[in-house]
Amino acid sequence: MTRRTGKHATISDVAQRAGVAKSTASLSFSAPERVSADTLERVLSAARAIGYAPNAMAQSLKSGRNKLIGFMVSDMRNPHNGSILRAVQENAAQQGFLVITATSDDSPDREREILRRFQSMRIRGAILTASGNDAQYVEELTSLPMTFVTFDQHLDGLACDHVGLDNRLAVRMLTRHLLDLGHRRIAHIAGTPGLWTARERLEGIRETMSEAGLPLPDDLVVNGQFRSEPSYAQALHLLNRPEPPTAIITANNTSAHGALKAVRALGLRCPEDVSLASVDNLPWSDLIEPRVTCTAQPVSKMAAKATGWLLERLALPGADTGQPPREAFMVPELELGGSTAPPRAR
Amino acid sequence: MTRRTGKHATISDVAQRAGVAKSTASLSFSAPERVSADTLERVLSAARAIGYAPNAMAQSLKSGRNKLIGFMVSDMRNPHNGSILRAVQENAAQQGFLVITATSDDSPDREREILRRFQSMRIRGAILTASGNDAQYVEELTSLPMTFVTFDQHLDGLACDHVGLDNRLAVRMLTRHLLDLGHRRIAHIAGTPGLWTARERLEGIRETMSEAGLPLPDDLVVNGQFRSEPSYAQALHLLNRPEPPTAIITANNTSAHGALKAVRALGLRCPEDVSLASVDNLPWSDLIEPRVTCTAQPVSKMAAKATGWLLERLALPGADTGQPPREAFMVPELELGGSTAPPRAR
DNA sequence: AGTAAATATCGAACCGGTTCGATTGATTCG
DNA sequence: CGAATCAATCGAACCGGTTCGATATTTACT
Repeated sequence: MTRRTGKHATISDVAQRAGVAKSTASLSFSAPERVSADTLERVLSAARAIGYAPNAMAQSLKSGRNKLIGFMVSDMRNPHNGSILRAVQENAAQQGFLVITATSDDSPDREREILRRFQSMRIRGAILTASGNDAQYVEELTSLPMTFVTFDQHLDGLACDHVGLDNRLAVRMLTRHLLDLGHRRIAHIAGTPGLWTARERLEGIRETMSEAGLPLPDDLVVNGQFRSEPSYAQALHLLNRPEPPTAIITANNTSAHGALKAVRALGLRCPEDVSLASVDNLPWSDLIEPRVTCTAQPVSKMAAKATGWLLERLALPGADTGQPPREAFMVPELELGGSTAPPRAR
Repeated sequence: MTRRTGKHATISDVAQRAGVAKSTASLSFSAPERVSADTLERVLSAARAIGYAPNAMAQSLKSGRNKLIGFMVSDMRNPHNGSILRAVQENAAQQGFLVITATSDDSPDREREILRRFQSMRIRGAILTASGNDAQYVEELTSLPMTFVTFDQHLDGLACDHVGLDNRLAVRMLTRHLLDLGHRRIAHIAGTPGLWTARERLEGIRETMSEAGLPLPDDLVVNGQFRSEPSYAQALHLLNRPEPPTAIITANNTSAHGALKAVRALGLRCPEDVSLASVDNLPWSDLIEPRVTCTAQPVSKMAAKATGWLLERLALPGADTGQPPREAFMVPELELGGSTAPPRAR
């Protein structure tokens, strides 16, 4: 009867029960080959009998390293992030790591607080989707004794690995697709200014338009803040113009959500009245009519790479120094939906 | 210049810099009133100067308790769980706790492995959406020196707090709604057999039908496993019957997803040909035509209650014993959508 | 047989905090 | 003035592991 009284068995308990010194008991787990077969057997069965599980905090205290990684993200409700987290957890688990997650809700203060806690917990590495981007923010991160891998949001000036989408390529695919269909007046509901992905996606569109000899007028670029409500409002404005765009590219899935709602609210039809294309999949997009043309991210692969890189660095003796920062800009997949079609003849 | 060399400042560093014993430095943080104003000032400024953050693992080792809670869930991709996690994190953070998340993917083996790691990490409490339900499973959980709060899935025989939906009420609302519309032949795409929510939801429907003097024939109850693909397949079967149901109630949002896809795949219209109602919201349901009538869970409130109860128990001196288990069955909200209408006259 | 090398085990120190009893110096009071 | 009280600080032990040098026992070799 392995009855528990709330207390945990310690290695001393195991040692005592097996009649050996605690150092020997310790060796039995960490280097079984250094212990006689007989002793090993006694220790292991003693451990089993009292339900011994090593105290990871004690181990970490001694070794200075633990099996925890941090995962900080701005919004856990976006299923995109749920998918990432899932893949991160899976890859971490394979190497015996647990994942501490935290949501910043886009608040730099909260983010600071979270990082402070991470530091206290002696988390040596974290994957983060940053919500800031100024020099001071980067400076703060640099000063922390922690190895980061940035995900999605690249941080200029931070010497750490980065895994993200090839954002320019993603919007280029969307833009080219719309241009090929015959669109000339394309609007963009952009992401939060200052954030890297927002900038890259905007620039990618501008680039592609420019190569085609077309302008991307300033008044057709609006700020949807990567959120649904602002994007809804901005889409309303765009579509109510005397000369509305014939197509809209949204910066991410929540923006697309807002834009599509606006199209419907105005009684317009998509794609007949306006085409819609977006970076990122919409959750359960196969039920949404029309299905929105988008560039999908290889989320699992990206999360696996980010986790792999992070754990690789954590395994190195001299922390993360030595190896230069690596960058992976993954190739998105264009998923054509019914939301894009040639513009209506005027 | 607070330059970091990768190493962490310790309380001894602080003490040395402030010219006091490390016990005094410790007191300065834990009981500032027991230290002279002058000393306090010196210690605090020394701490600030070298960027001291207490080593939580050392603190935990000594005190036997840490500021971590576990959160184990079967699938992190369902945004429903993302919302829960977000709320749990927020409530935990308010009391200085971090959340370790893990995904079981419905595998009992993985779940066991996760709990083992939790135990090693000396996590004293966890919120869990269990994926098992047999006696052995419950026995295993009971034997762990950990306080649980079950979420969604109630576990019979496990003496712990539970927060979940009033499942019977939820399906009663849906069933009554359909009955009031005139439906008589109602099918149910049920959840994984053995799971509590699946059973409760099924029984709730049976109950309500029975009160109305109507049968719920066995062949109209199928197993959708709480997943989209099986639900899709089962819905196809149901609707291809010679005498198809005029309405379907699905056990959760992913099931509704599959069912709605099936309706479309068959070229049927919802609600004209068949009505659809579901427990749980569909993500971005406002874009899905027709909007599925459902019972929405007060997710934030539920997560807040679960976290509150857990932390409350963890704060008690004698672990969780003493207070009897509590149960909260929250009242869902019926959200009417376009997916339900009176049955077509035959 | 005698010594060297290999094997198995042990004891003690250490990781970075907290806590408690002891010590010191200042203050109060009979 | 000397004893008792109190405030401030200190040193040492402890939490549960790991690790390393020391010790005891066995095996190998000349």
